[in-house]
Amino acid sequence: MHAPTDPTVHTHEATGSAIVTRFAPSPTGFLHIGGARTALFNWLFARKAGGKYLLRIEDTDRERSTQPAVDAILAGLAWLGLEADGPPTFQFTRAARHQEAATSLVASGGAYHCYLSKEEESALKEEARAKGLAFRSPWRDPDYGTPPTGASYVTRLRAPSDNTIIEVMDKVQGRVVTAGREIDDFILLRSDHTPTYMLAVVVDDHDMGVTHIIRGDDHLTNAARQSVLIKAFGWPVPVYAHIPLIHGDDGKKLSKRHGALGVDEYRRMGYLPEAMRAYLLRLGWSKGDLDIVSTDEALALFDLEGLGRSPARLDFVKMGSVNAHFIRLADDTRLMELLREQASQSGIDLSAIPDVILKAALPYLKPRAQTLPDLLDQLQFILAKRPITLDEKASKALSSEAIERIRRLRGELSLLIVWQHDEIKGSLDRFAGEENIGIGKIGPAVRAALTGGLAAPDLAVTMQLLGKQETLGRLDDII
RNA sequence: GGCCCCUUCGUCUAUCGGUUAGGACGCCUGAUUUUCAAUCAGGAAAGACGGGUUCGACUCCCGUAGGGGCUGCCA
Repeated sequence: MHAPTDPTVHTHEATGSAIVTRFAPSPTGFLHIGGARTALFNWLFARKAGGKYLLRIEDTDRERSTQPAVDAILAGLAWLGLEADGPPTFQFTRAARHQEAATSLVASGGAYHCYLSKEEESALKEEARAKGLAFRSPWRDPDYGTPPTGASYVTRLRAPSDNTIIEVMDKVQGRVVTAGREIDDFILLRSDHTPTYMLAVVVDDHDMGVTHIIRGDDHLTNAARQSVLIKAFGWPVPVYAHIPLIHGDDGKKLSKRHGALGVDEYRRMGYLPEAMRAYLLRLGWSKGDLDIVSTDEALALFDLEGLGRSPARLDFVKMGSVNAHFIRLADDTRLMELLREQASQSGIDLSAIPDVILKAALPYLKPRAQTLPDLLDQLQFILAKRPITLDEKASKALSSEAIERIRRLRGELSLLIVWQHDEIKGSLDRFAGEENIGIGKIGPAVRAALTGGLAAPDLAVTMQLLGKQETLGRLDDII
């Protein structure tokens, strides 16, 4: 796993090597919307460049990592269609490699064993903080003393001297400089010799050949620490792009109340994965005036330059309109299947609607829906059982005069042989002509009789979808 | 406390020193109309604040305010 390293090469950008990105969530909870966006950016960037997008599960915290969380993350990514190139790496399985790396760093002087007790350590930390300095352990000095026999120790990075300038070139944030005095002697190996996050990311990113790291800007200051470690190993520093975190609609940190939900929740709410991708893409990335960008387009257009520097707020209203856009584009057969799934999940019985009717209805229903549940709502007029329950407005529309007209219209309709939209429409128009009225005079009443006030498409379409028998039956019920 | 990042219509954003500051969602008005919508035509709506630099700043610099992050034997 030890890749040969050219010491003259400092960043992957300079090498022009094939691009490798990664998404590295820790399995301590579901895959939330921010993580999904980070994964999307990494996926797009790698795929556009013909490189690789890898997945790594950062499970070095054994206390907080759970299998259900791993499953949720994997399921969420699969739903979003963000397949990794290769199986996920589980960080914990690489602990031996991390220990080996730390040991080599101790040998080369980049790290050291620290025998401070917890009490001594917190006292020194307090002291350093009061002075405005980063924590350094006295054990960094090789001549500090002889280690107490049998005492436990942690392995720490030997941070650079105070006046060293650590420079991180970030594709989003620009050049970020940190003084050496800001870098603490952070822990590489805990007293039980398990690796910490700081060590594990650096070693794994190197071993996995990661060239570009796109991640949340909560890691921006970590990038300085990590680059010190990377240089201590003599490895090339990856290209960084630290993207601002997503905020809630009040500009505050994203919380459950704001929609910091698992992506499975969005699925349950009836959003389409391609809509999620398009919405998430535009949260922090732009290209001129482009608004809704399909995944195919994004695969051709995505770049690091388009990443924004300020945090974006989650807006369910906009998300709804993006979803509406993709519902209109969605294939009817696929939509039908999704709808049946959605229905069974929310306890709605769609079995009364055969596939042919459902599929025929979709083109008329799609333009007025934002989510799958919206579509389900619009199917209610078909599901309604005779006799139809009339809401207040509907019963008002059914004056005695209107009912007389419906009686005559029913006669006309019953003569129709072909029960298709055009024929029904023709019959309706003919009837209006005969009665010497506009369709507006009879339409609301017919609609009321047919739907009881539920939303439904154009009358002729509604009748076609209901079928001749059901249509005439519903009319009979009010005559 | 220290250090770092951010700040254009309500929201997502364009602008990379010279624009009537553009687009999208939402909102308002009108048209259409057989329900709910959809659609079409208009409209209102922004450079956090204060200093500089410059012939000229949304754009560059400094400060203030607000928001966020790191400062863990969490990631």
